Amino acid sequence: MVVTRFAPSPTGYLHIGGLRTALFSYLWARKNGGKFLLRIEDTDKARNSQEAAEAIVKAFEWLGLEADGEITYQSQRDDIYAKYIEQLLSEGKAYKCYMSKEELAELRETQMANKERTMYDGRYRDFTGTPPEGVEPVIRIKAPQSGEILVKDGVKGTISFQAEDILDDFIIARADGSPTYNFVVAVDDYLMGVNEVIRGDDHLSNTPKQIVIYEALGFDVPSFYHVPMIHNSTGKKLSKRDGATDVMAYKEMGYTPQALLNFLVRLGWSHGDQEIFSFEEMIELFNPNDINKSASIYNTEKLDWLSAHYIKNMSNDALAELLEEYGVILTSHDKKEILLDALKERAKTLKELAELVNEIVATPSSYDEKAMHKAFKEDSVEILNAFGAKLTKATELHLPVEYHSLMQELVDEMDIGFGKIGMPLRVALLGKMGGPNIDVIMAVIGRDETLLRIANAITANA
RNA sequence: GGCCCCGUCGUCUAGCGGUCAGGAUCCAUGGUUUUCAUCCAUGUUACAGGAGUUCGAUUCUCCUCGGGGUCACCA
Repeated sequence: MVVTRFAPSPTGYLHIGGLRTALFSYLWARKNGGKFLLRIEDTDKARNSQEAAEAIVKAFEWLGLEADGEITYQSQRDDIYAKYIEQLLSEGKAYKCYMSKEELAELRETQMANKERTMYDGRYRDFTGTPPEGVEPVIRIKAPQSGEILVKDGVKGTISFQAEDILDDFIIARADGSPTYNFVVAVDDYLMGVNEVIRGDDHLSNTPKQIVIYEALGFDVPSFYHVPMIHNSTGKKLSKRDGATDVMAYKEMGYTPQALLNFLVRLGWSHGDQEIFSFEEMIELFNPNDINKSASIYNTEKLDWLSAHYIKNMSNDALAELLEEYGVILTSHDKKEILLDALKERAKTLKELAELVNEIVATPSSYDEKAMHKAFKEDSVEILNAFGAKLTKATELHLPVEYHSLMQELVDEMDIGFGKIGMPLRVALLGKMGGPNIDVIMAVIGRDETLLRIANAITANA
């Protein structure tokens, strides 16, 4: 069984990068009928917050990514870690180091002065004497001092590290007894049954250390997939300005989970030339072996296109329901179908769609000067009045076609071009140029409102 | 700086020794449209550089350059 996990540290909200690795992990587990686990890495009491952990769970809910089983909180597992530390100690695979922080800093400085690699010198590795007074020891693991450590990675291939290049006897438990990151990751992944680790490639250089721990503990080493980073437009790490915003901000901006997920799944992963993936297709087709090796740049052009695509292809009922989040209540509007059919092709986001709806539903309070100037010619008022008269007399006025034929009648009778009535009428109705077909607008707002807007525009023009 | 990873259109990517280097997005132009948008069509733009290996390299190897990651009693 494939067991994957997402293991954020709750120091902030969930951002796009984290979400993507979570999505990959989720997809891979689901595809294999396995499990997708969530673990909150909250061992750093100073920097973590409960709110952040809750925010992450909330974001998952919005996106429809559901984790299996209970959420694991590392902060509640101290005794478990202590047990394994103890085990390594008694097996002689780890030892207490009484070097003080000051001594460590000093060592580091001399190494730097000599242009040597900064590393612990192993002075307590085989220490048997009397420990110095007043120093709470840290626990260090006996790491291999030579040899090759192989990381078999499903996206990068096999990577070889030389122990002497990268390893020293690193700390697995601090002076206060709390375990460090690399240690708890290995222990938890093993205990949770995680056998396929999908994570950012910023963890690649941690992996040899974790392998050392797995092996010391006698645990099976999981498979690794290190997915490349997402960079901003300058090729640097994502910052709040570019992509590292809270995932929930995308909801506010009017993106649907579907669009966001489709966007992210194609960032670093591909399945031939396919661009559009339903959630089901993602699950069916995703394979971490197809993840790209190189970093990608965060750019929302595709997101916008995807978002527009999904909005265009969504049912009006579904749209009306989603629109409520953005303050537009259309669910029982009798012209909902006509309105949304006309509008959903011109919105990139739900938020935009909501604005578009409001623009039509609300009586214009002002008129774009340029549009007014361009649309209103000397005969416009006369034409508008004539149209108003037709409107008043008409018996059946419900559908756009009915309004349209009224306009057609008018231009035929007055022997004028369509633009003669279309332009000023459009400005009267919306206060500006652009927007959906005039007949659609009139059908949606109805005869009385149309008459009102025509009268308003004539007054404003005078 | 040490170690590690990466390098195909502006961007997301396909490619897995022989392709006019494909798709998408963006942009531009044209068409459809009473406007705008949609939609359709067309077009511009890429294998970082240099050595090898090979009959033949975008593809394999090495070097250079460039970018990134990581080197904590953070995660």
